[in-house]
Amino acid sequence: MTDAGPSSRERYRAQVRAEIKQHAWEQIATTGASALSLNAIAKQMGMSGPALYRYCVSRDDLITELIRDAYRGLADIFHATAAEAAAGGAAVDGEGGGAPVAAALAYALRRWALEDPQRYLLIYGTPVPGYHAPDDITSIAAEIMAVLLDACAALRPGAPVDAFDTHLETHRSWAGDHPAPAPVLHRALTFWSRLHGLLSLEVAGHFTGMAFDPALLYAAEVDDLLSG
Amino acid sequence: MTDAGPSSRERYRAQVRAEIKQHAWEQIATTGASALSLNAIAKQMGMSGPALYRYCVSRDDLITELIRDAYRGLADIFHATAAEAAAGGAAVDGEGGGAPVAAALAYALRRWALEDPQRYLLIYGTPVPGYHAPDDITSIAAEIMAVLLDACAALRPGAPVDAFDTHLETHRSWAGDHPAPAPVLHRALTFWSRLHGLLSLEVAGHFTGMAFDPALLYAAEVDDLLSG
DNA sequence: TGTACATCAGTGAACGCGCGTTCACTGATGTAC
DNA sequence: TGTACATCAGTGAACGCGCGTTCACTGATGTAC
Repeated sequence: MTDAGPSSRERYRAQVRAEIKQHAWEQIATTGASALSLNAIAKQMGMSGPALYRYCVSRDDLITELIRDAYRGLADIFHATAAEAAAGGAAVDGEGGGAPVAAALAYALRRWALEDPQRYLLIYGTPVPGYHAPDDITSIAAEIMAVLLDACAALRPGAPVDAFDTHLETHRSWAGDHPAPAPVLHRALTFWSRLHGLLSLEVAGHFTGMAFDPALLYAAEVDDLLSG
Repeated sequence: MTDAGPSSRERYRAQVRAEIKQHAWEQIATTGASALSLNAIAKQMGMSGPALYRYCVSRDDLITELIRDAYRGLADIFHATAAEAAAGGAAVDGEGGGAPVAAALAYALRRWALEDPQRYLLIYGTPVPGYHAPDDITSIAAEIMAVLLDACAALRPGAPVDAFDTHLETHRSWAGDHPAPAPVLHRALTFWSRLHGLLSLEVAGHFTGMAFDPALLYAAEVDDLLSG
């Protein structure tokens, strides 16, 4: 007798697990990750607190899973965006066909960050002191970096080689076995940190009260990154 | 009879208040701001919890005061650094005489951020959802921005005027009555966000495990900001 | 198809914890005559 | 200088809260003969 897929109990479990995560995300979106409470989630679902322990190992474990999902989601978006942009890219909103993959990634990143600011902050915001991400999460982060490295390698060369490029020649283990030369690695780091600087300030509300449009500042920074 | 300064009771109060803040900072440095607890501070000081209410209005009030002190401290450092660098600047470590004020500010910022990462994150990290800083704190932030604007105005002009510069012409209220032209405002924003991007990634530990030296990446970014 | 059994989702009570905060009170310190 | 009084720092008990987590138990659901 062949296995006819998951049993109904298994399907039910998966569904409840998904519902727990959904409520967890809603809670994170409103009160931030540090205030995430299993009891509160249970209450929202109309269950008693202990019931969640059928589905969660612990609160910390749930948070780790949310972090993993966030990384996974961003990595998937990066892969998809890179594929689309490489295949033509006319569909990328606001960017004409032929725009570099790097630009498409930059705007995809911003869309993803603003879609759920607390999700962005869960990954890139203030870390819980003492928390250390498990290896599989680190490797998803590396996956994201790899996509970015590919995109940066496809850009035409920018500034001349500097001291940090030279330093990177001998300190590039974090890039795994990616074949990009040091200036490309440098550019990917710059790309990442500049965009993160803007997004984290925006998402943390440091631009509110300032009258300008953050989207335009972001666009200016992206342009600079592509040509610099 | 002229008032011979604060009474001994007043001096005592000021001293205890300072001690409370000191323990608060220590606690923030180790467990982060969200875990700051009045009871824990009291215990560290060998007092009972309620005793602190002689000196603090509430926990939230204490946190606000710490945020204010952090901003104040950074603003003071910015003022001092700008004055020193303008007066000669040979004393600024690692920078030869005549280096632009902006560079001195950049390195002062990094020193300040790394000196107490959690203090940096208290200001620039993930905000407590719903928290809104009182006006006097906003105005210290504006003070910091003003020093940065002065420094950017003193740099030789960089890239040609772009779309965001034009946008800033009509969206510059946040710069108060600072006389700098729009491209200078743009540059100050870029300065701020790029350095913040690097510092927040470094401080949040996103560079640990990557083999390169964050100080060199920071220096490269500062160089680019000065010449770009 | 029907019955017996095993599995397992969910409950309510309980434990121990730490939190912010209030209150009535004690005892030391500074002040005024 | 000495005494009477007012000020005020600090205490311990208490309140109410919510948290994560465990445990023994009930009752529904799926499974095997």
